[in-house]
Amino acid sequence: MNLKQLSLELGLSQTTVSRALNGFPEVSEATRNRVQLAADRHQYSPSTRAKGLATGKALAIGHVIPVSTKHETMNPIFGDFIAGAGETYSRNGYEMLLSIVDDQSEDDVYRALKARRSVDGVVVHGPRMDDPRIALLNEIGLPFVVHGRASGVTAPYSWVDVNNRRAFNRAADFLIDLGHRRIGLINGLEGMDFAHRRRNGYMDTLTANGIAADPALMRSGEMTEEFGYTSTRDMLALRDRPTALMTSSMILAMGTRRAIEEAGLTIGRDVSVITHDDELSYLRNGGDVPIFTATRSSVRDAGRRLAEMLLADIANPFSQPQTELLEAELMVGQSTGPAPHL
Amino acid sequence: MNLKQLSLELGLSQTTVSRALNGFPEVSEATRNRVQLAADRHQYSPSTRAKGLATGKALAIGHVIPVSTKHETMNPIFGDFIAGAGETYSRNGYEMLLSIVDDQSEDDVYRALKARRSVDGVVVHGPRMDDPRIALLNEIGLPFVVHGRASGVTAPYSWVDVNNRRAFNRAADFLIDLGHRRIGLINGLEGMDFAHRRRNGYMDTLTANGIAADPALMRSGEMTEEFGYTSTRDMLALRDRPTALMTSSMILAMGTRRAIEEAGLTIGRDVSVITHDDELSYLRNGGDVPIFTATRSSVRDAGRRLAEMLLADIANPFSQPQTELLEAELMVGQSTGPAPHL
DNA sequence: TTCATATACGAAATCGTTTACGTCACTTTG
DNA sequence: CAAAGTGACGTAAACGATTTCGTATATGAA
Repeated sequence: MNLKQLSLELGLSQTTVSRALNGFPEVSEATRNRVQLAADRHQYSPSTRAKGLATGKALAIGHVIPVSTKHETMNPIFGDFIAGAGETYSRNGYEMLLSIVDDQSEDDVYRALKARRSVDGVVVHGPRMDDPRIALLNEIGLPFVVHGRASGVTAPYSWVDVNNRRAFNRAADFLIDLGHRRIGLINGLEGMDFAHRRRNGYMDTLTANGIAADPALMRSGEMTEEFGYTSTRDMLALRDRPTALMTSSMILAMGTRRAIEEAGLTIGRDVSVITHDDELSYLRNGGDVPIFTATRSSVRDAGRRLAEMLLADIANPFSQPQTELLEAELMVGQSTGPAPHL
Repeated sequence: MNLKQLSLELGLSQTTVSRALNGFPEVSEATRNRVQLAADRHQYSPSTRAKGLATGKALAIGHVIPVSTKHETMNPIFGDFIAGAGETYSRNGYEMLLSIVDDQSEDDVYRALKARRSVDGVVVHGPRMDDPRIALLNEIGLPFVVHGRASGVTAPYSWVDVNNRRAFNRAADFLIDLGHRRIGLINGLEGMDFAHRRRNGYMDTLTANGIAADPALMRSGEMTEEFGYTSTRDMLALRDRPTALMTSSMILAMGTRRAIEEAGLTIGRDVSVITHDDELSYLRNGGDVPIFTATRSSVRDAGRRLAEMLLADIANPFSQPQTELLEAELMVGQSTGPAPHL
C-alpha cells in the first residue's frame, strides 16, 4: 500500500492524505480521522526511501564500529551501548545503520556514508588520542557525537564520556586508604583515549601519595579475559608483587581473578581488585553486594544520552557542540580489603 | 555531488553516466573510463535513497535483536555475529539496519520494516520453540534466514545453526568416558530453541549410558555470569553433588569457575567443566591449550554464512529454503579430568 | 546505392513521498 | 456590497537515481 493507492481509495489527493498523516493544520479533523483510520487499516507507512528523497533527510544514524585488525577484537560494551541508543532512535522515528569495519579503512566508511547520504549523523566509537576522525567528520560536514573524548584534538566537538580520570583517582585513593602501596594497573590499549585518562588518574593519585609508579605494574592491551589473566599472573610472579590491582573492565577482572586463584591467593584478602564496570547486561557485578569493588557507570545510559544529543544536534544545525561528563560511582564489593603484611 | 552535476560536467546525459558506472555494455570503454575517473575525483556515490526508490530494492538487511524485557539482557554473541554478517553485506553493497526491541513488540518491528520497505530481508535472532515470527514473516512476505532453528515449526524456512544436540552428545560422552556419572547442566532460558536441543543432547547421552537425569542438576536461565555462579554454588551444596558440569556459554562457565573455587574445589580435578564456546573475540578460550574443555563453533562464521545465504535468497526469489548445520568441535582443555572418587 | 544491423548515446517516464503554489467556496470586515 | 481573509483541498514540481524507448551515426551486406 502506497500513498497513491491510499488517496485513490479515500477519494482525496495525495497531498491531503500526506498532510493528514503528518499532522498539518490545513486539514479538517473529520478527514484527518478518516485518513488515519484507513492508514491503520491498511498498515500504511510511508516508504523510508521516498520520504528520505523528498525531505533530504536520511532518518538514520550511522554507528561505525571499529574492529582491531590485529586481533579481530570488538569491544563488548558496544552491544549495550547501541541498545541504549537504539531506544532513543526508534522513539524519534530514526533507524540505526551499523558498519563494522577494520580500523584501517574507517575513513572510507565515513566518506561513503556521507557520499551515499545514507545517514544524517554518526556516532564515533572508541576514540583514540589525537583521533583523526574528528577532523575528517568536521571537514566533510557530517554531524557526529563521540562516545568518549580525543585528547589532543583542539577543535570543538560533541561528546559523552565517563569521568575516567576521576573514577581511577577514587579507586586508587580507596586502595591507598586501605594501606596498599603496590598497586597494579591492567588497562586497555595504549592509544585509546579512555585508557590514557585512566592511567593519568591512577598515576596522579599515586604520586600525590608519594608512591612512585612502577612500569612493571602497568599493562595495557586488548581487554580480553586472557590479557587480564596473563598480566596478573606475570605481576604476581614479581619479587615485589602488587597487593592490589585496578582493571579497566569486568572481562579483564575475570582473568585477574583466575590468575589470583591459580596462584593460590585469595581475592580481597591477599590481593585486592577494583575494576571499572560498564554494567553490561550479561555481566552484572553481583546483586546487592557487588562481587568486585568497582567504579560503575552504565554504558547503556551513555548510549541513550548520546543519541539524544545527536538528534538534537541534527534538528538544530546551528547549535554549539554539546558535552556531557558522566560520573562513575564507586561501589564497594567483596574484592577489596586492607593491605596484607607481606 | 549528484548524477546531474556529474553528467553536466562531463557533457553527457545522466543515462550514460549511470550506465557507465553500473557496467552496462552500451557505453564505449573510452567514455566509461572518463566517467569513472570523474566519479572518483568527486567521490560520487549514488544516493542510497534514490537508488532504492528507482530499483525497488532497499539494499539493506535488517537485524532485529530481541532484548528480554524482564532482565534487559541481550545475548553477548550478537556482537560477533553481526561482525561476521556485516563483512558479507558491505562486500555486496548492502547496509545493515539494526533494531533493538523488547521481545514483546517484535512483531510490530517486522511489520514496520516491511511496510516502510526499509530492508530487503531480515535475520531472525534467538529463535524460540514454536517461534511465531517464522509464520509472520512468511505471511508478510519478507525474506529471512533464522540464526538457529525453531522446533515445532513445520513450515519450511532457511536457517543456519550449530548442531547443538550432537555437540552436547559428545560433551556428555566425553565426561562419561572419564567416569563421571553426576553431570550437571547449566543452560540458557527454557523456551530458547538452542537450550532445548542442548538439553536433549545431554539427556539422551545420559540415558543411553544408563544414567537417570536428575532435575536437581539441570538449570536454565539468562546466561549471565551470576546465573552460572548461583547455579553451580547450589549444585555443589547438594549432598550428592555433581562431579562434572556442562554450561551453555563461556560467560556461564566463568560463573561456574567462581563458584567452584569459592567452594575450595579445583576445577578439572574435583569438578570437571565443559562449556560451549562461541569464540567471542573478547572471550577467547585460551591459546594453544584451551582453558575450558569446550564444544567450539565460531558464531562469527555463522554470521558470515547466514548473510551469504540471505543475499542469495534475495537475489533469487524463487529459491527453495536453504539450511546449514555447523558442527562444533570438541576441544580438550584444562577443565576436565577423570571423575574423582568421592 | 540501399537496406539492415550494430554502436553509442539521449529524452523522458518512473519510483513514492513532500511541499510550494493555486483554487474555490465561504465568512468576515469596513 | 465589495474587498479581504480563511479554511480545506488539489496540481504539479521537486528529490536523485534507474530504465524504457528512441535516435543518429557508422558499418557491412546485397
